[in-house]
Amino acid sequence: MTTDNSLYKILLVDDEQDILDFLSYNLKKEGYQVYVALNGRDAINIAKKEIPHLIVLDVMMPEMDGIDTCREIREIASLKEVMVAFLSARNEDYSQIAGFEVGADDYINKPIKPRVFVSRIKALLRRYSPGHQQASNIDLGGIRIDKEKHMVYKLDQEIVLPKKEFKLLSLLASKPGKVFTREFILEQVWGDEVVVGDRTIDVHIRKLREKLGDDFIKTIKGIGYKFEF
Amino acid sequence: MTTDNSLYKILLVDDEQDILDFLSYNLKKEGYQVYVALNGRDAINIAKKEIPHLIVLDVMMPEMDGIDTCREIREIASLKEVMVAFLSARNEDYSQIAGFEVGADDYINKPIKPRVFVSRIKALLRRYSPGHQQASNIDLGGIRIDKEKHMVYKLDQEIVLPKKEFKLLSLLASKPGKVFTREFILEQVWGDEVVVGDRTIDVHIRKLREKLGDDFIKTIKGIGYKFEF
DNA sequence: CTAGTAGTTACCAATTTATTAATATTTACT
DNA sequence: AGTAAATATTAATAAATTGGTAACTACTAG
Repeated sequence: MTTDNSLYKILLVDDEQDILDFLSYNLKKEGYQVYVALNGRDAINIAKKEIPHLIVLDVMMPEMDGIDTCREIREIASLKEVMVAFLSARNEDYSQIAGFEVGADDYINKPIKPRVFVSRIKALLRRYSPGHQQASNIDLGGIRIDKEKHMVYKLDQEIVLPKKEFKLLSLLASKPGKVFTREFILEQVWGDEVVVGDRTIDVHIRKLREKLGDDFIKTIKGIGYKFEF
Repeated sequence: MTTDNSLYKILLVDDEQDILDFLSYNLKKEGYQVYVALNGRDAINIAKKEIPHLIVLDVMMPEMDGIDTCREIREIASLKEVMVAFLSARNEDYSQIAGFEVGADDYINKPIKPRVFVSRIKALLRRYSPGHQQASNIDLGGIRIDKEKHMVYKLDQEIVLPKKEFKLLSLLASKPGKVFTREFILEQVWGDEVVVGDRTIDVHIRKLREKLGDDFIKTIKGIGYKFEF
């Protein structure tokens, strides 16, 4: 085994104890840390406490269904980044659409075959594992960005950047010279969900310029920003 | 429906059948011709045969990932002009670093919302329609226009142009020799909504001539202007 | 010549971005 | 869990740039 599955926490949510036992058994066999909940309410409480890497939600549950549960999960800040996969009976087209609408990362159909289920879970969690992605660092005129270490170096001097600033710089530096529109920046760095004002970008740009020097990020008025060296 | 979506072929590539089904369903509902592939190898074969207008590639795929697939696609002559959009999971920050380098046209984040996804696809394909706007650069006698970098070069000398001037120059240079009527210029550069006086064009032309030299833009009295070298 | 069209200049208005400080939110730590 | 520190966002204002117009001049075709 190349990756240590015990690093990952998975929360299973289904109103049928049998299903929970079955899925839980298969995942534990692979070494994952498994939590279970019989309803949405419990699920949310456990999730808030454990911050699992992945939550597997049955769509069809009494009282609070999977969709509602997911919606609520997405509103909890600490769970924004958690992956959610839905379980549903085959071909419930509608629920599928509603599921993605609410921010689902995957959709698994019942009946579940253990082999398929486990490999799907693996695929989802692979997105977390840092080793999988080749450490694509950027190295340009005096500035080096090490994505894996989440570090920026300017002439051997280490610069620590907060999350958003790092993300913004990474984006701009991903194609030096290319002008990124404000719209595109918002979408890529902040995401569709969050709506932030236009000045927010400016302030972050300013902070970057403060730390890197004024010459790296250029403003193209009316269009956006670009990284240059 | 104003445009006939059935004119467009879209190839979807993802290793997860459910995602394919889901995306496919939503695009077909809009009338597009949809092809799907479960891996990069198949994708390339289908692409070679069908020459789709747009290829949507999941970044994270076993064996051959989206980046590699795109790189290979870009090396096939008949697929050089095809648009490529990447799909990436929430947490894979900036595989973009590699994505733009291999020539991505867009970058769509998972989780996917159908509404957003479809409108994004539409926006991408819209770029195709008007004469298939040659991606970015125009290169002519001593003047080079790089749309992506929003830059103009005259004999290696960089010239920075404001938005409107850049737009105007781009238009004129898009077909050297062709005379653009004032009416047409207004429509393209300023849009239907805004009404501006007649002198406005002149002033902008003047500013361009000031920066580029007087020899590039010629006046055709009573008609309009043309770019020549 | 002369009427219509384009060029020029200077100036003002509108738009866009920068900056700073205040506020909110998240994170880290005890 | 509670709190301090760090980070993110907004708001308000300043600064800079850009866009547009007016008024005038210069051309050019008939």
